[in-house]
Amino acid sequence: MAKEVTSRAENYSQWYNDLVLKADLAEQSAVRGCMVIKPYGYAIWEKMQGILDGMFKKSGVQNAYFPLFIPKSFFSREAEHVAGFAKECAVVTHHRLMNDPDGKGVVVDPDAKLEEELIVRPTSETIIWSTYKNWITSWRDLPIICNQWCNVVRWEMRTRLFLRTAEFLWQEGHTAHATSQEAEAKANEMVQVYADFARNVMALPVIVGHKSPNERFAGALDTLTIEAMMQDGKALQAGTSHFLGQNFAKSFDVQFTNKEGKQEYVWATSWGVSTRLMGALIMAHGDDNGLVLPPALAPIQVVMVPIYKSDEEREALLDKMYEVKKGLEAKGHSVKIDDRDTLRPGFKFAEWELKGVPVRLAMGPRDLAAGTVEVHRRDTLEKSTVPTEGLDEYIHELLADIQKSIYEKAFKFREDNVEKCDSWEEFKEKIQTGKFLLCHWDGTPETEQKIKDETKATIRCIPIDSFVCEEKGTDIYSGKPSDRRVVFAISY
RNA sequence: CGGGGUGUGGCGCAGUUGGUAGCGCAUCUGGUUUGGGACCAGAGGGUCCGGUGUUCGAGUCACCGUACCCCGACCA
Repeated sequence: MAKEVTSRAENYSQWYNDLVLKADLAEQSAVRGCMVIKPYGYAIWEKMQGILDGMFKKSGVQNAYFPLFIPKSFFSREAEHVAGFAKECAVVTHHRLMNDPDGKGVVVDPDAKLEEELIVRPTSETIIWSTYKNWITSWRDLPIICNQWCNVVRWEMRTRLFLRTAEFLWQEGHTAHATSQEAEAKANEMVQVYADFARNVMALPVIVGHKSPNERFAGALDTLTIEAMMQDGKALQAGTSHFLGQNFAKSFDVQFTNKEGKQEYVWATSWGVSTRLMGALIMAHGDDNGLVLPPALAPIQVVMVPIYKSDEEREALLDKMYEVKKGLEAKGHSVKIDDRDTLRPGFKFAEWELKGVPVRLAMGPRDLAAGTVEVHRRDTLEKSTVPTEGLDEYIHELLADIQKSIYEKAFKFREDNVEKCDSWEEFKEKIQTGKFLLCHWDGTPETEQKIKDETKATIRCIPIDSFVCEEKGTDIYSGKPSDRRVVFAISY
Protein backbone atom coordinates (compact mmCIF):
# COMPACT_ATOMS: atom_id res chain seq x y z
CA MET A 1 0.00 0.00 0.00
CA ALA A 2 1.33 3.38 -0.93
CA LYS A 3 2.29 5.71 1.85
CA GLU A 4 1.17 9.31 2.09
CA VAL A 5 -2.18 8.71 0.53
CA THR A 6 -3.78 11.81 1.90
CA SER A 7 -0.89 13.86 0.66
CA ARG A 8 -1.79 12.62 -2.78
CA ALA A 9 1.13 10.46 -3.74
CA GLU A 10 2.01 10.27 -7.41
CA ASN A 11 1.09 6.62 -7.44
CA TYR A 12 -2.43 7.23 -6.25
CA SER A 13 -3.63 5.03 -9.10
CA GLN A 14 -1.50 2.18 -7.88
CA TRP A 15 -2.69 2.67 -4.33
CA TYR A 16 -6.27 2.52 -5.53
CA ASN A 17 -5.74 -0.65 -7.55
CA ASP A 18 -3.95 -2.35 -4.68
CA LEU A 19 -6.72 -1.44 -2.31
CA VAL A 20 -9.41 -2.83 -4.58
CA LEU A 21 -7.49 -6.07 -5.07
CA LYS A 22 -6.23 -6.60 -1.55
CA ALA A 23 -9.51 -5.74 0.14
CA ASP A 24 -11.00 -8.51 -1.97
CA LEU A 25 -13.48 -6.29 -3.78
CA ALA A 26 -12.85 -6.94 -7.46
CA GLU A 27 -10.33 -8.00 -10.06
CA GLN A 28 -9.76 -7.66 -13.78
CA SER A 29 -11.66 -10.26 -15.72
CA ALA A 30 -10.24 -12.21 -18.64
CA VAL A 31 -12.57 -10.18 -20.85
CA ARG A 32 -11.06 -6.94 -22.01
CA GLY A 33 -11.91 -4.03 -19.79
CA CYS A 34 -14.42 -5.94 -17.69
CA MET A 35 -14.24 -6.71 -13.99
CA VAL A 36 -15.16 -9.49 -11.65
CA ILE A 37 -16.84 -8.14 -8.55
CA LYS A 38 -15.92 -10.52 -5.76
CA PRO A 39 -18.38 -11.54 -3.02
CA TYR A 40 -17.20 -9.00 -0.45
CA GLY A 41 -17.30 -6.16 -2.96
CA TYR A 42 -20.67 -7.27 -4.20
CA ALA A 43 -22.04 -7.30 -0.67
CA ILE A 44 -21.28 -3.59 -0.48
CA TRP A 45 -22.95 -2.98 -3.82
CA GLU A 46 -26.00 -4.93 -2.64
CA LYS A 47 -26.25 -2.71 0.40
CA MET A 48 -26.05 0.39 -1.77
CA GLN A 49 -28.67 -1.06 -4.05
CA GLY A 50 -31.02 -1.93 -1.19
CA ILE A 51 -30.83 1.46 0.46
CA LEU A 52 -31.14 3.41 -2.79
CA ASP A 53 -34.02 1.28 -3.92
CA GLY A 54 -35.83 2.02 -0.67
CA MET A 55 -35.30 5.74 -1.26
CA PHE A 56 -36.59 5.42 -4.83
CA LYS A 57 -39.76 3.74 -3.63
CA LYS A 58 -40.42 6.74 -1.42
CA SER A 59 -40.24 8.87 -4.56
CA GLY A 60 -42.84 6.70 -6.24
CA VAL A 61 -40.41 4.75 -8.40
CA GLN A 62 -41.34 1.33 -9.79
CA ASN A 63 -38.77 -1.16 -10.99
CA ALA A 64 -38.96 -2.76 -14.41
CA TYR A 65 -36.67 -4.53 -16.84
CA PHE A 66 -35.93 -3.90 -20.51
CA PRO A 67 -33.89 -5.90 -23.05
CA LEU A 68 -30.12 -6.05 -23.15
CA PHE A 69 -30.11 -5.95 -26.96
CA ILE A 70 -31.27 -2.93 -28.85
CA PRO A 71 -31.90 -3.09 -32.61
CA LYS A 72 -29.54 -0.77 -34.42
CA SER A 73 -32.39 1.12 -36.06
CA PHE A 74 -33.58 2.36 -32.66
CA PHE A 75 -30.41 4.37 -32.46
CA SER A 76 -30.96 6.19 -35.70
CA ARG A 77 -33.87 8.12 -34.20
CA GLU A 78 -32.13 10.37 -31.72
CA ALA A 79 -29.16 11.79 -33.55
CA GLU A 80 -27.67 13.84 -30.75
CA HIS A 81 -27.96 11.01 -28.27
CA VAL A 82 -26.32 8.56 -30.62
CA ALA A 83 -23.42 10.89 -31.28
CA GLY A 84 -22.65 10.60 -27.58
CA PHE A 85 -22.48 6.80 -27.56
CA ALA A 86 -21.89 5.54 -31.07
CA LYS A 87 -18.15 5.37 -30.70
CA GLU A 88 -18.19 2.93 -27.84
CA CYS A 89 -20.78 0.25 -28.49
CA ALA A 90 -20.48 -3.53 -28.62
CA VAL A 91 -22.43 -4.90 -31.57
CA VAL A 92 -23.97 -8.36 -32.06
CA THR A 93 -23.76 -9.37 -35.69
CA HIS A 94 -24.26 -13.16 -35.69
CA HIS A 95 -26.36 -15.69 -33.79
CA ARG A 96 -24.57 -19.00 -34.21
CA LEU A 97 -21.20 -20.67 -33.79
CA MET A 98 -19.92 -23.72 -35.66
CA ASN A 99 -16.96 -26.07 -35.54
CA ASP A 100 -14.06 -24.73 -37.48
CA PRO A 101 -14.10 -26.72 -40.73
CA ASP A 102 -10.32 -26.30 -41.09
CA GLY A 103 -9.34 -27.53 -37.68
CA LYS A 104 -10.02 -27.32 -34.00
CA GLY A 105 -12.11 -24.81 -32.11
CA VAL A 106 -15.17 -22.87 -33.11
CA VAL A 107 -15.80 -20.05 -35.51
CA VAL A 108 -18.71 -17.73 -36.13
CA ASP A 109 -21.05 -19.27 -38.67
CA PRO A 110 -21.03 -16.81 -41.59
CA ASP A 111 -24.52 -17.99 -42.59
CA ALA A 112 -25.88 -16.86 -39.23
CA LYS A 113 -25.53 -13.16 -39.91
CA LEU A 114 -28.32 -11.10 -38.41
CA GLU A 115 -30.59 -9.13 -40.70
CA GLU A 116 -30.23 -6.20 -38.33
CA GLU A 117 -27.39 -5.87 -35.88
CA LEU A 118 -28.15 -5.68 -32.18
CA ILE A 119 -26.41 -3.18 -29.96
CA VAL A 120 -25.56 -4.22 -26.44
CA ARG A 121 -27.14 -1.39 -24.46
CA PRO A 122 -24.78 1.43 -23.52
CA THR A 123 -27.85 2.96 -21.82
CA SER A 124 -31.51 2.21 -22.41
CA GLU A 125 -33.16 5.45 -23.50
CA THR A 126 -33.83 4.23 -27.00
CA ILE A 127 -35.44 0.92 -26.16
CA ILE A 128 -37.37 2.34 -23.24
CA TRP A 129 -38.81 5.18 -25.29
CA SER A 130 -39.76 2.75 -28.04
CA THR A 131 -41.62 0.81 -25.35
CA TYR A 132 -43.17 3.84 -23.68
CA LYS A 133 -44.75 4.75 -27.00
CA ASN A 134 -47.00 1.73 -26.52
CA TRP A 135 -47.74 2.48 -22.89
CA ILE A 136 -48.79 6.09 -23.24
CA THR A 137 -51.94 7.39 -24.91
CA SER A 138 -53.71 9.54 -22.35
CA TRP A 139 -52.82 12.01 -19.59
CA ARG A 140 -54.18 9.31 -17.29
CA ASP A 141 -51.19 7.11 -18.19
CA LEU A 142 -48.80 9.72 -16.80
CA PRO A 143 -46.53 10.02 -15.05
CA ILE A 144 -44.48 6.89 -15.67
CA ILE A 145 -41.70 6.57 -13.15
CA CYS A 146 -39.69 3.46 -13.93
CA ASN A 147 -36.26 2.34 -12.93
CA GLN A 148 -34.19 -0.64 -13.93
CA TRP A 149 -31.21 -2.22 -12.23
CA CYS A 150 -29.05 -3.74 -14.91
CA ASN A 151 -25.69 -3.94 -16.61
CA VAL A 152 -24.60 -1.80 -19.53
CA VAL A 153 -21.63 -1.99 -21.86
CA ARG A 154 -19.46 0.82 -23.12
CA TRP A 155 -16.35 -0.07 -25.04
CA GLU A 156 -14.13 2.49 -23.35
CA MET A 157 -10.60 2.77 -24.61
CA ARG A 158 -9.13 2.87 -21.17
CA THR A 159 -10.60 1.14 -18.17
CA ARG A 160 -10.18 1.16 -14.39
CA LEU A 161 -11.80 -1.09 -11.82
CA PHE A 162 -15.12 0.37 -10.68
CA LEU A 163 -14.44 3.79 -12.20
CA ARG A 164 -14.60 2.91 -15.85
CA THR A 165 -15.10 -0.68 -16.93
CA ALA A 166 -16.37 -1.99 -20.24
CA GLU A 167 -19.34 -3.52 -18.48
CA PHE A 168 -20.78 -2.00 -15.34
CA LEU A 169 -23.79 -2.32 -13.09
CA TRP A 170 -26.11 0.57 -12.51
CA GLN A 171 -29.64 1.75 -12.18
CA GLU A 172 -31.29 3.93 -14.74
CA GLY A 173 -34.56 5.70 -14.09
CA HIS A 174 -36.69 6.92 -16.98
CA THR A 175 -39.75 9.02 -16.40
CA ALA A 176 -42.45 10.49 -18.59
CA HIS A 177 -44.56 13.46 -17.53
CA ALA A 178 -47.40 15.59 -18.80
CA THR A 179 -45.70 18.90 -18.16
CA SER A 180 -42.28 20.43 -18.38
CA GLN A 181 -42.50 21.67 -14.80
CA GLU A 182 -43.30 18.24 -13.47
CA ALA A 183 -40.39 16.65 -15.34
CA GLU A 184 -37.96 19.30 -14.21
CA ALA A 185 -39.12 18.85 -10.66
CA LYS A 186 -38.55 15.11 -10.94
CA ALA A 187 -35.02 15.55 -12.29
CA ASN A 188 -34.35 17.84 -9.37
CA GLU A 189 -35.94 15.51 -6.85
CA MET A 190 -33.82 12.58 -8.00
CA VAL A 191 -30.52 14.44 -7.84
CA GLN A 192 -31.46 15.33 -4.29
CA VAL A 193 -32.09 11.66 -3.55
CA TYR A 194 -28.58 10.92 -4.80
CA ALA A 195 -27.12 13.74 -2.74
CA ASP A 196 -28.94 12.47 0.33
CA PHE A 197 -27.65 8.96 -0.29
CA ALA A 198 -24.08 10.13 -0.91
CA ARG A 199 -23.97 12.31 2.18
CA ASN A 200 -25.89 10.28 4.71
CA VAL A 201 -25.16 6.73 3.63
CA MET A 202 -21.81 6.89 1.86
CA ALA A 203 -20.53 9.67 4.14
CA LEU A 204 -19.48 11.46 0.99
CA PRO A 205 -19.86 15.23 0.86
CA VAL A 206 -21.01 16.11 -2.63
CA ILE A 207 -21.71 19.29 -4.52
CA VAL A 208 -25.03 19.40 -6.31
CA GLY A 209 -25.26 21.46 -9.44
CA HIS A 210 -25.98 21.85 -13.14
CA LYS A 211 -23.58 20.63 -15.78
CA SER A 212 -22.36 23.15 -18.32
CA PRO A 213 -23.62 22.54 -21.87
CA ASN A 214 -20.29 20.93 -22.80
CA GLU A 215 -20.56 18.33 -20.09
CA ARG A 216 -24.25 17.65 -20.52
CA PHE A 217 -25.64 14.21 -21.27
CA ALA A 218 -26.16 13.61 -24.98
CA GLY A 219 -29.72 14.64 -25.80
CA ALA A 220 -30.47 16.40 -22.50
CA LEU A 221 -31.65 19.97 -21.97
CA ASP A 222 -30.23 20.02 -18.48
CA THR A 223 -28.00 17.68 -16.52
CA LEU A 224 -27.82 17.77 -12.74
CA THR A 225 -24.89 16.14 -11.03
CA ILE A 226 -23.40 15.25 -7.69
CA GLU A 227 -19.67 15.84 -7.66
CA ALA A 228 -17.37 14.38 -5.03
CA MET A 229 -13.75 15.12 -4.21
CA MET A 230 -11.36 12.21 -3.93
CA GLN A 231 -8.33 12.23 -1.63
CA ASP A 232 -6.04 13.24 -4.47
CA GLY A 233 -8.19 16.31 -4.99
CA LYS A 234 -9.67 15.12 -8.26
CA ALA A 235 -13.40 15.27 -8.90
CA LEU A 236 -15.58 12.25 -9.47
CA GLN A 237 -19.03 12.53 -10.95
CA ALA A 238 -20.98 10.23 -8.66
CA GLY A 239 -24.47 10.49 -10.10
CA THR A 240 -26.49 12.39 -12.66
CA SER A 241 -30.11 13.33 -13.31
CA HIS A 242 -31.20 14.66 -16.68
CA PHE A 243 -34.09 16.78 -17.82
CA LEU A 244 -34.60 15.56 -21.36
CA GLY A 245 -37.36 17.94 -22.41
CA GLN A 246 -39.38 16.54 -25.30
CA ASN A 247 -36.36 15.38 -27.30
CA PHE A 248 -36.89 11.68 -26.83
CA ALA A 249 -40.67 11.92 -27.00
CA LYS A 250 -40.37 13.62 -30.37
CA SER A 251 -37.76 11.21 -31.69
CA PHE A 252 -39.83 8.19 -30.66
CA ASP A 253 -43.19 9.86 -31.27
CA VAL A 254 -44.56 9.48 -27.76
CA GLN A 255 -47.68 11.63 -27.54
CA PHE A 256 -50.60 11.67 -25.16
CA THR A 257 -54.03 13.24 -25.21
CA ASN A 258 -54.15 15.98 -22.60
CA LYS A 259 -57.10 17.08 -20.50
CA GLU A 260 -58.18 19.46 -23.24
CA GLY A 261 -58.26 16.61 -25.72
CA LYS A 262 -55.17 17.78 -27.57
CA GLN A 263 -52.17 15.67 -28.64
CA GLU A 264 -48.97 16.59 -26.84
CA TYR A 265 -45.45 15.19 -26.54
CA VAL A 266 -44.48 13.93 -23.10
CA TRP A 267 -41.69 15.42 -21.01
CA ALA A 268 -38.90 13.15 -19.84
CA THR A 269 -36.15 12.65 -17.30
CA SER A 270 -33.51 10.03 -16.76
CA TRP A 271 -31.13 9.48 -13.88
CA GLY A 272 -28.54 6.96 -12.82
CA VAL A 273 -25.79 5.86 -10.51
CA SER A 274 -23.39 3.01 -11.10
CA THR A 275 -20.80 0.74 -9.53
CA ARG A 276 -18.60 3.78 -9.89
CA LEU A 277 -19.98 4.68 -6.45
CA MET A 278 -17.79 1.83 -5.17
CA GLY A 279 -14.78 3.61 -6.61
CA ALA A 280 -15.87 6.83 -4.95
CA LEU A 281 -16.20 5.07 -1.61
CA ILE A 282 -12.74 3.57 -1.85
CA MET A 283 -10.97 6.71 -3.01
CA ALA A 284 -12.76 9.06 -0.65
CA HIS A 285 -12.30 7.16 2.60
CA GLY A 286 -9.55 4.56 2.19
CA ASP A 287 -6.24 4.91 4.01
CA ASP A 288 -2.92 3.08 4.12
CA ASN A 289 -4.41 0.29 6.20
CA GLY A 290 -7.06 -0.36 3.59
CA LEU A 291 -10.70 0.30 3.12
CA VAL A 292 -12.71 2.47 5.51
CA LEU A 293 -16.40 1.70 5.24
CA PRO A 294 -19.11 3.90 6.63
CA PRO A 295 -21.19 1.72 8.99
CA ALA A 296 -24.31 2.26 6.88
CA LEU A 297 -22.68 0.39 4.00
CA ALA A 298 -20.46 -2.11 5.78
CA PRO A 299 -21.59 -5.68 5.13
CA ILE A 300 -20.04 -6.48 8.52
CA GLN A 301 -20.28 -3.65 11.03
CA VAL A 302 -18.67 -5.34 13.99
CA VAL A 303 -16.12 -8.13 13.93
CA MET A 304 -15.12 -10.00 17.06
CA VAL A 305 -11.71 -11.61 17.46
CA PRO A 306 -11.06 -14.00 20.34
CA ILE A 307 -7.58 -14.26 21.82
CA TYR A 308 -6.84 -17.51 23.59
CA LYS A 309 -4.24 -20.14 24.40
CA SER A 310 -6.25 -23.21 25.30
CA ASP A 311 -9.38 -24.83 23.98
CA GLU A 312 -11.11 -24.08 27.28
CA GLU A 313 -10.37 -20.40 26.92
CA ARG A 314 -11.58 -20.47 23.35
CA GLU A 315 -14.87 -22.08 24.35
CA ALA A 316 -15.45 -19.61 27.16
CA LEU A 317 -14.67 -16.63 24.92
CA LEU A 318 -16.87 -17.80 22.10
CA ASP A 319 -19.75 -18.37 24.54
CA LYS A 320 -19.40 -14.81 25.73
CA MET A 321 -19.10 -13.53 22.17
CA TYR A 322 -22.27 -15.17 21.02
CA GLU A 323 -24.00 -13.47 23.90
CA VAL A 324 -22.61 -10.08 22.87
CA LYS A 325 -23.45 -10.78 19.25
CA LYS A 326 -27.08 -11.42 20.15
CA GLY A 327 -27.31 -8.11 21.94
CA LEU A 328 -25.81 -6.21 19.00
CA GLU A 329 -27.98 -7.96 16.47
CA ALA A 330 -31.01 -7.00 18.52
CA LYS A 331 -29.95 -3.39 17.86
CA GLY A 332 -29.91 -4.14 14.14
CA HIS A 333 -26.17 -4.49 13.59
CA SER A 334 -24.40 -7.09 11.51
CA VAL A 335 -21.80 -8.92 13.54
CA LYS A 336 -19.18 -11.50 12.66
CA ILE A 337 -17.28 -13.66 15.10
CA ASP A 338 -13.95 -14.58 13.58
CA ASP A 339 -13.56 -18.01 15.17
CA ARG A 340 -10.99 -19.32 12.70
CA ASP A 341 -8.44 -21.13 14.86
CA THR A 342 -5.80 -21.36 12.16
CA LEU A 343 -4.92 -17.69 12.21
CA ARG A 344 -3.39 -15.56 14.89
CA PRO A 345 -5.15 -12.49 16.24
CA GLY A 346 -2.71 -10.02 14.72
CA PHE A 347 -3.34 -11.40 11.28
CA LYS A 348 -7.08 -11.11 11.74
CA PHE A 349 -6.78 -7.53 12.95
CA ALA A 350 -4.91 -6.54 9.82
CA GLU A 351 -7.27 -8.43 7.56
CA TRP A 352 -10.46 -6.86 8.89
CA GLU A 353 -8.89 -3.44 8.79
CA LEU A 354 -8.05 -3.98 5.14
CA LYS A 355 -11.69 -4.81 4.56
CA GLY A 356 -12.81 -1.67 6.33
CA VAL A 357 -14.96 -3.17 9.09
CA PRO A 358 -15.92 -0.15 11.23
CA VAL A 359 -15.60 -1.72 14.69
CA ARG A 360 -13.49 -4.55 16.01
CA LEU A 361 -13.96 -6.16 19.37
CA ALA A 362 -11.06 -8.17 20.74
CA MET A 363 -11.57 -10.31 23.78
CA GLY A 364 -9.09 -12.46 25.69
CA PRO A 365 -8.86 -14.17 29.06
CA ARG A 366 -8.00 -10.86 30.75
CA ASP A 367 -11.18 -9.30 29.42
CA LEU A 368 -13.24 -12.30 30.36
CA ALA A 369 -12.03 -12.02 33.95
CA ALA A 370 -12.58 -8.27 34.10
CA GLY A 371 -15.85 -8.22 32.20
CA THR A 372 -14.45 -5.96 29.47
CA VAL A 373 -13.72 -5.93 25.77
CA GLU A 374 -11.21 -4.05 23.64
CA VAL A 375 -12.98 -1.78 21.17
CA HIS A 376 -11.12 -0.59 18.08
CA ARG A 377 -12.59 1.84 15.61
CA ARG A 378 -11.45 1.63 12.01
CA ASP A 379 -11.71 5.29 11.07
CA THR A 380 -9.36 6.68 13.74
CA LEU A 381 -7.63 3.39 14.66
CA GLU A 382 -8.24 4.22 18.35
CA LYS A 383 -8.50 1.48 20.95
CA SER A 384 -10.30 1.54 24.26
CA THR A 385 -11.35 -0.96 26.88
CA VAL A 386 -15.05 -0.99 27.60
CA PRO A 387 -17.22 -3.02 30.03
CA THR A 388 -19.39 -5.64 28.36
CA GLU A 389 -22.21 -4.35 30.54
CA GLY A 390 -24.19 -1.98 28.31
CA LEU A 391 -21.93 -2.73 25.36
CA ASP A 392 -24.71 -2.93 22.78
CA GLU A 393 -25.79 0.62 23.53
CA TYR A 394 -22.17 1.78 23.45
CA ILE A 395 -21.50 0.17 20.07
CA HIS A 396 -24.76 1.47 18.68
CA GLU A 397 -23.68 5.00 19.47
CA LEU A 398 -20.12 4.36 18.36
CA LEU A 399 -21.28 3.23 14.91
CA ALA A 400 -23.35 6.38 14.56
CA ASP A 401 -20.33 8.42 15.62
CA ILE A 402 -18.08 6.66 13.11
CA GLN A 403 -20.57 7.33 10.32
CA LYS A 404 -20.57 10.97 11.31
CA SER A 405 -16.86 11.40 11.70
CA ILE A 406 -16.03 9.72 8.39
CA TYR A 407 -18.29 12.29 6.76
CA GLU A 408 -16.73 15.11 8.73
CA LYS A 409 -13.23 14.07 7.82
CA ALA A 410 -14.10 14.00 4.11
CA PHE A 411 -16.00 17.26 4.51
CA LYS A 412 -13.05 18.98 6.14
CA PHE A 413 -10.71 17.69 3.46
CA ARG A 414 -12.96 19.17 0.82
CA GLU A 415 -13.30 22.49 2.65
CA ASP A 416 -9.52 22.71 2.81
CA ASN A 417 -9.24 22.15 -0.91
CA VAL A 418 -11.92 24.39 -2.35
CA GLU A 419 -11.07 27.99 -2.91
CA LYS A 420 -12.03 31.02 -4.93
CA CYS A 421 -9.65 31.95 -7.67
CA ASP A 422 -9.61 35.08 -9.79
CA SER A 423 -6.22 34.95 -11.44
CA TRP A 424 -5.58 32.84 -14.52
CA GLU A 425 -1.91 32.36 -13.60
CA GLU A 426 -2.90 31.14 -10.15
CA PHE A 427 -5.59 28.94 -11.67
CA LYS A 428 -3.18 27.08 -13.94
CA GLU A 429 -0.91 26.30 -11.02
CA LYS A 430 -3.45 25.47 -8.34
CA ILE A 431 -5.74 23.33 -10.44
CA GLN A 432 -2.90 20.86 -10.97
CA THR A 433 -2.35 20.38 -7.27
CA GLY A 434 -5.78 18.86 -6.76
CA LYS A 435 -8.10 21.68 -5.81
CA PHE A 436 -11.64 22.63 -6.65
CA LEU A 437 -11.56 26.25 -7.77
CA LEU A 438 -14.56 28.52 -7.65
CA CYS A 439 -14.18 30.84 -10.59
CA HIS A 440 -16.13 33.21 -12.75
CA TRP A 441 -17.11 31.90 -16.15
CA ASP A 442 -18.62 33.83 -19.04
CA GLY A 443 -21.07 31.03 -19.79
CA THR A 444 -19.72 30.13 -23.22
CA PRO A 445 -18.71 26.61 -24.29
CA GLU A 446 -15.76 28.11 -26.17
CA THR A 447 -14.15 29.46 -23.04
CA GLU A 448 -14.73 26.22 -21.18
CA GLN A 449 -13.16 24.28 -24.02
CA LYS A 450 -10.11 26.51 -24.10
CA ILE A 451 -9.61 26.15 -20.38
CA LYS A 452 -9.90 22.38 -20.76
CA ASP A 453 -7.38 22.31 -23.59
CA GLU A 454 -4.87 24.31 -21.60
CA THR A 455 -5.27 22.76 -18.17
CA LYS A 456 -7.38 19.57 -18.50
CA ALA A 457 -9.75 21.14 -15.97
CA THR A 458 -13.47 21.14 -16.65
CA ILE A 459 -16.47 22.79 -15.10
CA ARG A 460 -17.68 20.13 -12.70
CA CYS A 461 -20.90 21.97 -12.02
CA ILE A 462 -22.71 25.21 -11.51
CA PRO A 463 -23.56 24.63 -7.86
CA ILE A 464 -27.08 24.95 -6.52
CA ASP A 465 -26.97 23.91 -2.88
CA SER A 466 -23.46 24.54 -1.61
CA PHE A 467 -20.70 26.86 -2.82
CA VAL A 468 -23.37 28.96 -4.52
CA CYS A 469 -21.74 32.25 -5.49
CA GLU A 470 -24.17 34.54 -7.23
CA GLU A 471 -21.93 37.56 -7.58
CA LYS A 472 -20.73 39.77 -10.37
CA GLY A 473 -17.25 39.29 -11.70
CA THR A 474 -15.20 38.65 -14.79
CA ASP A 475 -14.36 35.37 -16.46
CA ILE A 476 -11.09 33.86 -15.26
CA TYR A 477 -9.96 33.18 -18.82
CA SER A 478 -11.73 35.55 -21.20
CA GLY A 479 -12.26 38.48 -18.84
CA LYS A 480 -15.86 38.81 -19.99
CA PRO A 481 -18.59 39.61 -17.44
CA SER A 482 -20.02 36.81 -15.30
CA ASP A 483 -22.91 36.52 -12.84
CA ARG A 484 -21.70 33.62 -10.75
CA ARG A 485 -18.85 31.36 -9.88
CA VAL A 486 -18.69 27.74 -11.03
CA VAL A 487 -16.63 24.77 -9.83
CA PHE A 488 -13.55 23.89 -11.86
CA ALA A 489 -11.52 20.74 -11.24
CA ILE A 490 -9.56 17.94 -12.86
CA SER A 491 -11.76 14.91 -12.92
CA TYR A 492 -11.69 11.15 -13.25
C1' C B 1 -6.02 4.84 -31.14
C1' G B 2 -0.91 7.43 -30.06
C1' G B 3 3.55 7.39 -26.31
C1' G B 4 6.03 4.50 -22.63
C1' G B 5 6.63 -0.07 -19.65
C1' U B 6 6.05 -5.21 -18.25
C1' G B 7 5.00 -10.65 -19.38
C1' U B 8 9.56 -16.28 -15.54
C1' G B 9 5.75 -21.71 -9.91
C1' G B 10 -0.80 -19.31 -6.96
C1' C B 11 1.28 -13.90 -5.89
C1' G B 12 5.65 -10.49 -5.98
C1' C B 13 10.35 -10.62 -8.25
C1' A B 14 15.87 -12.09 -9.61
C1' G B 15 18.27 -14.37 -13.57
C1' U B 16 25.58 -11.87 -15.18
C1' U B 17 29.43 -12.01 -21.52
C1' G B 18 23.72 -17.07 -24.47
C1' G B 19 25.52 -23.07 -21.15
C1' U B 20 19.55 -26.19 -19.65
C1' A B 21 15.98 -21.80 -13.94
C1' G B 22 16.30 -19.41 -8.53
C1' C B 23 14.56 -16.10 -4.16
C1' G B 24 10.59 -14.11 -0.92
C1' C B 25 5.45 -14.76 0.22
C1' A B 26 1.66 -18.37 -0.19
C1' U B 27 0.63 -23.94 -0.14
C1' C B 28 1.31 -29.02 2.18
C1' U B 29 3.48 -32.17 6.60
C1' G B 30 5.23 -32.19 11.66
C1' G B 31 6.24 -29.48 16.08
C1' U B 32 6.27 -25.04 19.11
C1' U B 33 3.20 -20.61 19.39
C1' U B 34 -1.39 -17.12 19.85
C1' G B 35 -3.17 -9.25 23.53
C1' G B 36 -0.95 -6.29 16.28
C1' G B 37 0.33 -9.56 9.87
C1' A B 38 4.44 -16.18 14.36
C1' C B 39 8.86 -19.46 14.40
C1' C B 40 11.72 -23.99 13.33
C1' A B 41 12.39 -28.35 10.27
C1' G B 42 11.03 -30.72 5.86
C1' A B 43 8.13 -31.24 1.08
C1' G B 44 5.46 -30.23 -3.45
C1' G B 45 4.85 -26.95 -7.46
C1' G B 46 7.61 -23.79 -13.75
C1' U B 47 6.09 -26.43 -22.00
C1' C B 48 10.23 -18.93 -18.74
C1' C B 49 3.19 -15.04 -22.99
C1' G B 50 2.95 -17.24 -28.36
C1' G B 51 5.34 -17.98 -33.10
C1' U B 52 9.44 -17.74 -36.34
C1' G B 53 14.58 -17.05 -36.85
C1' U B 54 20.12 -16.90 -35.37
C1' U B 55 23.10 -20.71 -32.70
C1' C B 56 26.15 -26.89 -31.11
C1' G B 57 22.98 -24.60 -27.33
C1' A B 58 17.90 -19.20 -26.19
C1' G B 59 14.47 -17.13 -20.10
C1' U B 60 18.62 -14.25 -22.26
C1' C B 61 19.77 -12.13 -29.08
C1' A B 62 16.46 -10.58 -33.68
C1' C B 63 11.75 -10.13 -36.02
C1' C B 64 6.38 -10.67 -35.90
C1' G B 65 2.22 -11.36 -32.91
C1' U B 66 -0.37 -11.07 -28.18
C1' A B 67 -1.92 -9.80 -23.16
C1' C B 68 -1.74 -6.59 -19.22
C1' C B 69 -0.20 -1.89 -16.67
C1' C B 70 0.86 3.47 -16.77
C1' C B 71 0.31 8.40 -19.42
C1' G B 72 -2.91 11.02 -23.15
C1' A B 73 -7.67 11.50 -26.30
C1' C B 74 -13.21 9.40 -24.96
C1' C B 75 -16.55 8.61 -20.90
C1' A B 76 -20.71 6.91 -15.44
